[in-house]
Amino acid sequence: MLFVVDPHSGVPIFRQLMEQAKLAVAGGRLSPGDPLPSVRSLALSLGVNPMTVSKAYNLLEREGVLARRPGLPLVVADIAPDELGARRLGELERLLGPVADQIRELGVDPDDAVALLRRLLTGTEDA
Amino acid sequence: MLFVVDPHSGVPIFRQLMEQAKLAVAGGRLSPGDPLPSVRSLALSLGVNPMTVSKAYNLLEREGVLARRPGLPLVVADIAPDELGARRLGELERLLGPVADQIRELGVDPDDAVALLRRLLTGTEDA
DNA sequence: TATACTGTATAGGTTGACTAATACACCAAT
DNA sequence: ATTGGTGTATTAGTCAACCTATACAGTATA
Repeated sequence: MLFVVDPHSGVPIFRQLMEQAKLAVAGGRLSPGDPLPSVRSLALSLGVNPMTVSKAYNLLEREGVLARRPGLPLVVADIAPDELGARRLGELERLLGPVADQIRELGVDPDDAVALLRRLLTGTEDA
Repeated sequence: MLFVVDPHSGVPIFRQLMEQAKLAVAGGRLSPGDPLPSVRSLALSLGVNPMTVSKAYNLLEREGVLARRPGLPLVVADIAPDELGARRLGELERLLGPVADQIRELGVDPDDAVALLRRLLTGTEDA
């Protein structure tokens, strides 16, 4: 199953779906042209309302991640390879932006924060 | 005037107050032992409800920024800089852990991610 | 004790984000 | 044209965050 949601996580369901779709595309688990699960089937398997899935799909289409074909399933948008790299960087920035804000708010030394991230990414894998 | 709030900024008033108090402490404009404006006087000068100020003060006390003395004004907490730094690093690790997982999921080069975080932390700030 | 400060517990009102229910428009295939 | 599939506009309901009003508890000082 490509999508998993937790209704009690505090994160809106449609955002969880958008997040997972973006990561799947950026990470290569979904390629341009691949069809997505239909609104109804995905809603049924996740136990949520079809409109919630539709909202996520619609926003992803506006962001250029998905392509719409009226009356047919949505597919992953056709993206040039260089743009994929740029998109990956953009995704990374979207991840790190809010984190950087919080780090600044914490008043932590930037060098310490950067060193910690490097340790987490290259060092031992922790829970 | 140490505190200024904008009710229309979208940022909750009590968070604006917390932010400014933390920055004042970190920046040395408030030192350990210094008293804060009373809940009522600050609320009056800002045109907000006293409970809103009290909420900010209360949260700051829980975070260890302020110290409570029943019946008397709150003062800036007396905390060893080392302890404060350690506590912040702990919070930072909880913050960066899940982010590191997602970065790995993206398949981004760790060096790129680390470099981006450094740029975000040392570069320009946002509105 | 009276008074005038300090902060706060409790409850209610307002607002906005999120989700859901219904009915609809579109396309393909029979 | 009918059936079964796609996504969606509209409307209504739910829920949590935020701010506020009121009344209260503790402490210092005269």
